[in-house]
Amino acid sequence: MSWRDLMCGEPRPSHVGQELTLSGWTARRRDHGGLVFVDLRDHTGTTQLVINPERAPEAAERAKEIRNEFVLRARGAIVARDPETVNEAMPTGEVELQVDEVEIVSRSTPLPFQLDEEGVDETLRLRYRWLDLRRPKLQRNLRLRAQMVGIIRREMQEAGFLDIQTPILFKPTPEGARDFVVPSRLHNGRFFALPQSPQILKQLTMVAGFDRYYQIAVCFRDEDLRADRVQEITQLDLEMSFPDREILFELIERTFAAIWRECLGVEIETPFPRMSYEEADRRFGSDKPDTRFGLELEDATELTRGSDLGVFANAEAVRFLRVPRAYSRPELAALEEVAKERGAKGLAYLVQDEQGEIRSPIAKFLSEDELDALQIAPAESLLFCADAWATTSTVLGHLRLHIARELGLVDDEVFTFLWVDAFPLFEWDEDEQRWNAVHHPFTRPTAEWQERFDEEPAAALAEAYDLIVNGNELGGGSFRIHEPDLQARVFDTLSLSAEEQRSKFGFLLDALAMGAPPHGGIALGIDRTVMVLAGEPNLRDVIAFPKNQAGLDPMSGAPSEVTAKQLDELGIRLVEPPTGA
RNA sequence: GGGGGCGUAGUUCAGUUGGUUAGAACGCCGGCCUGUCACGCCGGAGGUCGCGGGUUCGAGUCCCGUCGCUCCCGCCA
Repeated sequence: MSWRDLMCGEPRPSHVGQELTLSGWTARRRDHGGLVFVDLRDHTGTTQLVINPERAPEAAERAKEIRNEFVLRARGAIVARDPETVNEAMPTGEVELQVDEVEIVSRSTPLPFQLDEEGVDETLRLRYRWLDLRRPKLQRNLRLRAQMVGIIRREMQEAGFLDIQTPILFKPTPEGARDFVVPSRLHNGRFFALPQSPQILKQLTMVAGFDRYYQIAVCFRDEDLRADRVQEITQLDLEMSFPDREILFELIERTFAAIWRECLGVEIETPFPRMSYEEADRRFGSDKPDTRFGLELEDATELTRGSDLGVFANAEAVRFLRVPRAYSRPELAALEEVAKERGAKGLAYLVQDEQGEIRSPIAKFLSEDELDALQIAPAESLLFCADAWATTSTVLGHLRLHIARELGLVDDEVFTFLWVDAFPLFEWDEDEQRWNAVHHPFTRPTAEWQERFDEEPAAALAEAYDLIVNGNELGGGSFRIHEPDLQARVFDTLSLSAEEQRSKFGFLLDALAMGAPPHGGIALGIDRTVMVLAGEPNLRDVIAFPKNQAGLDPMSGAPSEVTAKQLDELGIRLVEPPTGA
């Protein structure tokens, strides 16, 4: 008999009478002593097998041995169920396979956890990932991911983008994230790094005349992990020569519209709205605002400039959230905790209850005019943060998200995409006492800043943009510097010495000096996008074989020790014996 | 590097004020059962209460330390 004539999710009344074979995993066995029922599962679904000892005595004998997750091959006839035994909860519930022969193809030891069990410890799940991945949710997530990558490749190809693979072993870049470092046997004492991004290489494909490049690229960053952050990420990396923002944005919008349409059956509106960094920060206290709801930040800095309340009068910024709810004192205390986690010194409030009564520790410091200007309504709370502007953004931006979730203002069925642009070019690094690139050092200043960005680094704007959906940053990009002298000036501003520029980026400067076309592009996180697409809060649940939060693989035990011989060949001596092995 | 939470059977959890032999469900093993679909019924096995120390007549429970996992802050050009 063949392995399978139908998938387990496929049998329907139209198949009744057909003799065929199904293969799959045992989701459940119900042994009635005589009759035995087996739910046979593959990724398409489940079909009930009925094994009747009168019809198939040999199969019935064998069926006693069947346990969960045994792999079976069953042959028989698809039959209609009696009306009273139809299972309406199953797509295949009107029929079943009346078994003539059953073969136990593979057995399973007792399972470390049941597949239908919720809340199983993640380490255990990762250790037995091959089992965990059989769960319908993870099957769906990874299939969604593959479907999405397929759509991306199709759209890229149709738009004339060329898939070019760039090396995994490349040059360490001490700026930015920590590198994963790879020793070299042929060149002891020298090291490769795994790429944090193919950024420079893709720019070189532009200099090489490839015009439109893309790659589904794996990128590595040796930083601490989070629920939404892993050390090896996959991104759609693309670049175009003679770039045009409208063409680029339109391509990305078309691609994402296709993904949402084909994967979720959801029509998303294009073009996506655009917003400057300044506006996003001012209205939402974030450079990746969730625009599914309002609850925007308001500014009372000028209003309270002459206030009797010192912290208000003297703060660089006084901003507040207007929440349509008269918060109680314990609720306000809880919100203050949230604010303090993000660096607020406290959370001042002004609450007006349903009767119009004002409750506030600061009201007595405010004049009638000041109170009137705030226009507080009944059953409303104003939550204030008075601090440096950046702190008020962080605090109120996070408080806004917290409150929106609490009050149920967030609609999970809605997807609001957004371009944020006009980012600052540089940011001041307090620790290092120098300027850092906000995006990366190859980002070009906007046209109006090209002449004088180095005179006023704090104010200079970048030709950069991020793609946001529902408050998640899917990725970002920029138009790059293609002029060697402009690139050198940016490096100068970043306090890179001439020698460092040469040793680290000499090859890039050389390339830019040999006929580099204007170019720009974008990098978008594949893992992040699947997360949003699948409504999945944990990045590890959209990755087939992820590491845990400590960056270890509970399944294989990686990273692991290497032999003394390997170390010897690499010219490496350990300072201390390995820990935790 | 820092903070929060968790750690009891294979799994998910309960475990009172510190008090007899640490329980339940699922899973596992054995038996019964011909229309179940989370099948049902009867019986059974299974525990270094993460680890170490302390307090106590007595510790799963209280204290100290430590390890692991997880969430967050830092970090992530």
